[in-house]
Amino acid sequence: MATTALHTTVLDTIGRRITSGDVPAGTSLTLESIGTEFGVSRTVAREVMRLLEWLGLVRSGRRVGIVVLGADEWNVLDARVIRWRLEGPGRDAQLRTLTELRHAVEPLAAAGAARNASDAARASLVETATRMRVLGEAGDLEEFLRLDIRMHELLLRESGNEMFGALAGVVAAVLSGRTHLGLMPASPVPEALDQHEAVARAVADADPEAAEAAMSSIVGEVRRALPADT
Amino acid sequence: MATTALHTTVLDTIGRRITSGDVPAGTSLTLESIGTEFGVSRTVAREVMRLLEWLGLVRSGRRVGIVVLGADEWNVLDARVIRWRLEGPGRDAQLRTLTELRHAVEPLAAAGAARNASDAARASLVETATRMRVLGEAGDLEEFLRLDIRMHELLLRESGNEMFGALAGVVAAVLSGRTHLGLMPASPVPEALDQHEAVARAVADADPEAAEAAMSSIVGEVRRALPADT
DNA sequence: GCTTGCCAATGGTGCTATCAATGCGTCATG
DNA sequence: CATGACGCATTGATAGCACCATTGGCAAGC
Repeated sequence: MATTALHTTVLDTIGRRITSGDVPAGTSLTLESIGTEFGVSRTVAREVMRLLEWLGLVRSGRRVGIVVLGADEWNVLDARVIRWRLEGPGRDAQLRTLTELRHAVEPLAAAGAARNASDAARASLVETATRMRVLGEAGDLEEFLRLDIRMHELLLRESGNEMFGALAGVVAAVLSGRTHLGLMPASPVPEALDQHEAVARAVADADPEAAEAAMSSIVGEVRRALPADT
Repeated sequence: MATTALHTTVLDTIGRRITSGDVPAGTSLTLESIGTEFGVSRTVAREVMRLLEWLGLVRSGRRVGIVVLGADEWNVLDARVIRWRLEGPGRDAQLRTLTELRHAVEPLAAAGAARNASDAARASLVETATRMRVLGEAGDLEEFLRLDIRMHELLLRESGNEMFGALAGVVAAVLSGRTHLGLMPASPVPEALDQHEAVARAVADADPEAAEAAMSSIVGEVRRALPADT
């Protein structure tokens, strides 16, 4: 975002290569090769490597070059890494682990929102849920997704816990990945719409238990709908 | 870690300044000023700024310089940011939100570990729990902390979900912060020791429900022991 | 007085050149 | 065959340059 287009291009390309397994762990690169391949100076290549190093994808050392690290060293909670991995192979496993994370976090966040959300947020949640029903029944998946993301993000950010709020990007990536990878039914199941409305109502009524239960049921359903978790 | 000492020094100093509120949002810096203050070249200052930008602490723009961002833009889940904030004012609020996150994640992770942990890990958990009792009753807080971290880290990493594993650093930072900030009793309460043993046993017995319940009770107790959450 | 548009100062962006530091491979030597 | 010293490749760090987007002020016109 804030970083320039130049950096992001190189970063995304190399990041995708590594996370996809295209460039396996142990491979070693040099600043020179990156520079020539992308037509950038060593300065830019170096800064990109710094970022990748920070993301745990590579380690750089003198004389050794830049060596690619294994998946267990990656900063898997990073939104960029998640996006890359959702685009590559292994996206099913990725969706499973992320959904499990949602299962842990979102119910508590919903309960928090029921306690702490601003009046404006509560109203916005109710409105979003009703519009979701309309669009869902109309089968407008793209717009539905936008609202879905908005709703979950609102709940996380208004939960009163910034740590939950910080996961909004992750949840957005998952939701977006789910529809864009064709894992959504042509039109959302009625139960999901009911539950979203239930969450919104519970938050509006300042009823933490009901909000937690409804959200838990939403994520639980998503989890069951995923490919079998071997 | 992997980044050099030079970078880390500058990064830590500026990071602490910003997260502590010492340098308020809206302040603008220049590469020049940072370079001269720390006696580093503009290149290094630039790379540090790239990192800080990525962490959401600053945004850099042409002509504008580098402007400090507000707390709502920070990457609060980042281990570095967490460490900085635990050292500064507002550590109580920080501990509260982090504990709530633990409350969401750790019980599920324990259940996962009961399903997926390797035999070696199960054995190691049981051994760690028993040694924790010994050291806890002896009042060796420092060594107790080491084992405590080890146990929680094992559970998270063996949960079968790398997302939980990625939070091990966060949990370690919290545990470490809790004892080093003097929020621990001189010797751990017996209930905590019991519950840790209960988790270890449940994982060893491959009993997810028991593991989840015991872990939930551990974190729940920690939560109650915190300063009132206004 | 207020708006519109232009201009110059500012400070990050990206490049090149250069030297220092440092590990890895190699080769000579015992 | 083992061991140690040397050379070389490659990152780390600095300096200085050209470039240009942004901003704030200034001036002209309505």
